Amino acid sequence: MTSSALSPAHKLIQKLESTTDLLPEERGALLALPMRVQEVRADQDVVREGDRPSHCCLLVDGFACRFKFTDKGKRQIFAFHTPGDIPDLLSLHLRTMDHSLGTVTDCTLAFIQHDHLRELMYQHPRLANVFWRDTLIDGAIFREWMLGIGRRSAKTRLAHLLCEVFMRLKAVGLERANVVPLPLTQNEVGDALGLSTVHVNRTLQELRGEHLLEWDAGVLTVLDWDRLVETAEFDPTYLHQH
Amino acid sequence: MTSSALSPAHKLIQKLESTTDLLPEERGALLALPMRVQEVRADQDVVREGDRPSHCCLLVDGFACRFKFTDKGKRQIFAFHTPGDIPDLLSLHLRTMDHSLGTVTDCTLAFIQHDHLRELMYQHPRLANVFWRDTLIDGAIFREWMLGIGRRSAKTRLAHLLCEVFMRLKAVGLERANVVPLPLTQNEVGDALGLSTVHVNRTLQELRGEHLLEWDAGVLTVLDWDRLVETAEFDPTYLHQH
DNA sequence: CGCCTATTTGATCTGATTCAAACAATGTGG
DNA sequence: CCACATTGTTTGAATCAGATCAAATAGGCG
Repeated sequence: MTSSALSPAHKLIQKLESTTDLLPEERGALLALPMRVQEVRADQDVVREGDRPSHCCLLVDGFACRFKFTDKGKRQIFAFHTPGDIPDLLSLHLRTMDHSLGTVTDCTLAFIQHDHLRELMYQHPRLANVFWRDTLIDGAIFREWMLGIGRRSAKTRLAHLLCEVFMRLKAVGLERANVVPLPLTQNEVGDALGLSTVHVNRTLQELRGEHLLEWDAGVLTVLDWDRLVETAEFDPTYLHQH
Repeated sequence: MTSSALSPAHKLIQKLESTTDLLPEERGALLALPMRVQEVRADQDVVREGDRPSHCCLLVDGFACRFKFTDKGKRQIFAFHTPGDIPDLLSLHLRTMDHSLGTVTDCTLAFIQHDHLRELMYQHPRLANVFWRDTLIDGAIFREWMLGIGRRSAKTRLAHLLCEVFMRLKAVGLERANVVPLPLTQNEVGDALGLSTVHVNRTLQELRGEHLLEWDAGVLTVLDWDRLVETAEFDPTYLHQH
């Protein structure tokens, strides 16, 4: 559980301000957004491929992921989501979900009606651009993962994922002394990297063996950021934080 | 060459209308958009990783692709673009390019100032949503490619790419009797699928051997769409055409 | 304690890569 | 119009990164 005292809307604001600036009135409008908060247990689907949602879902606490299955039953995870994210913001403009959103851990979610989001953006056109930008960063991360899955070795790929998650968690204030919560199973990491669980395990042992990181009980500790970045070929430009 | 008599703006309109409806005044505003048309030879970079463009680029004629290199010099192609696309629309909200855009064939490009696009969207908020939606479909295609590269066999992956390109070209009127222009090298296809050129070649021979398609001299002929779709596990939902 | 889930280890197999070379098609300059 | 350079396709053989299969171990929890 990645608990915190912030309200749902505050989490969203913090996340958005990790990549853009907001005006006071925009912050106010976000705080006034009606939301229905709900707790969801781990490993539950929140939105499914084929659904036609009329609301989006703000992740307040916990970890979530988006994924899709092959006809042959193999899963690819497209993204891991952390507090402050709206993982299914795209449903605002894409009628039918082409993939699913599920919880990784127990989560607190806040559902926001499409209508309310549309009204918000109508009143605050700059916010529309902020959200658009957010979905573009989402896409930038897809590209980076694609590059990794298609062209990088297992070791580089895994190191890269860990660098990315670390930076993103840091940006929303979930890092403390090179430690971040990372409650993923090796199986989930494999589904994200296009690797088998077994191979994730062995690759992880390499990274541990080189004293780049520790990762136990859902907690990731970065021991040597510079060398981790190096073996990951990690350049954070694509995260478009500023 | 995928020539045609349509003006740059008409190409754009046709493309947008393959996935949404436009109002007459929106069509008019698009036609009034100032553009600087330019011819570019094959294999040239149009926008490079690290650039901070002040204009976007409408592909009027020819094929283009977006890509990025690994530190070890391996290329991953993220997308192929066909006439009517604005491949770098994302530069409107992402200051720094995190990947490159290049021509595959000789191309006709039409450059549009960011300022003009912003003004257009300010005057026609619905168009902003249309363009946003377009970048979301871009992202949906990334996800599908990721699923393929991460979890599908070479054969399925290649068949899937060909299905996708075929449908997209059809949507912008470039298909005739199951034939579409496809002026890609096997090397480029490999860089898109995360495969070596050699393996693309052998896989292609399988598809040809099963009489699913022909592909010569930059022309793709689909011989058996249904069986191609089947071996590709192709479900076009993710293209969000309607 | 016993159950369930996640991690780890070992052995074997395979889809795809790599390297190397032949072949085909197209274009270019003399 | 031919020699030859260039780029793309095809073929063969050897190799390897990572998958698969199977089983042991470890941790948490009711």
